[in-house]
Amino acid sequence: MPVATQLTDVLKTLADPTRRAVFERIAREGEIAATGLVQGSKVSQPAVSQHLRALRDAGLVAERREGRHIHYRIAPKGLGPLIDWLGHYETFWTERFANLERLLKESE
Amino acid sequence: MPVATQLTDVLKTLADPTRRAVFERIAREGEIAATGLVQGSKVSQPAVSQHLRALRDAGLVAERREGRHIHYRIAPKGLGPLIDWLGHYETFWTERFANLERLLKESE
DNA sequence: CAATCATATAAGCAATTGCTTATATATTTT
DNA sequence: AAAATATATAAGCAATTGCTTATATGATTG
Repeated sequence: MPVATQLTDVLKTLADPTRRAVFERIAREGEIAATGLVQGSKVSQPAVSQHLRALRDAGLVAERREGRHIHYRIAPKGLGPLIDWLGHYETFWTERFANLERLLKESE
Repeated sequence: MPVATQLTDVLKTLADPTRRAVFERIAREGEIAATGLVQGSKVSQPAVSQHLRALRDAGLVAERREGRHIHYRIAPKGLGPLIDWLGHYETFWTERFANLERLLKESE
């Protein structure tokens, strides 16, 4: 998949506040099953399921099946295209701005 | 405006490939008038104008009028909400990942 | 196997988006 | 002031999005 397409997918996926809230909650919890995410959510179970699919398709979360539960966790590499892209604009910020692109590669 | 709303606006604005291409072109050129952006664009003048409005509303570009031309340039601070938000996930990458949030504030 | 629990998919719908063509508003030039 | 140039706005439209309810699939339990 082209890099620009991946970036578009990541941006589109995170742009929706409800979906981003799901992502943030997974990040806070470390690992959480879909059921847990539905509880305390403003939207229905299918809506959460659809958001999880979008997050997975964008490479932003990974899942681990345990019996009938599916536990979700953040997939840090999914943010890669975004970090890379922002890296192109780091000079707009400051010379002391870390080279995100390099750090990303080192952390693999 | 709430922080989450600003972030949503920035993400939504950058998520569209055509609009992001406009942003990237402005960044490459340093400063460029709307006319210049329309030339070599796949979309019409009104479409470019609408994208420029969206970018301005999101705080991602600034403009400078010179006669009947309006010159656009990147507004680095517009990326702030995105940098801040990503900063919350830096620990997912590496401890050596720079503290983007702090650097952002220092660069003001 | 039947009932239950967890998650996913289908279908439909209102709202939003990004584009187009047509037209309006500035600003400059002649 | 009239014509030309640069940009913005209006209106309309097809495509996409995010949600809902209803139903299907998967996995466990009794």
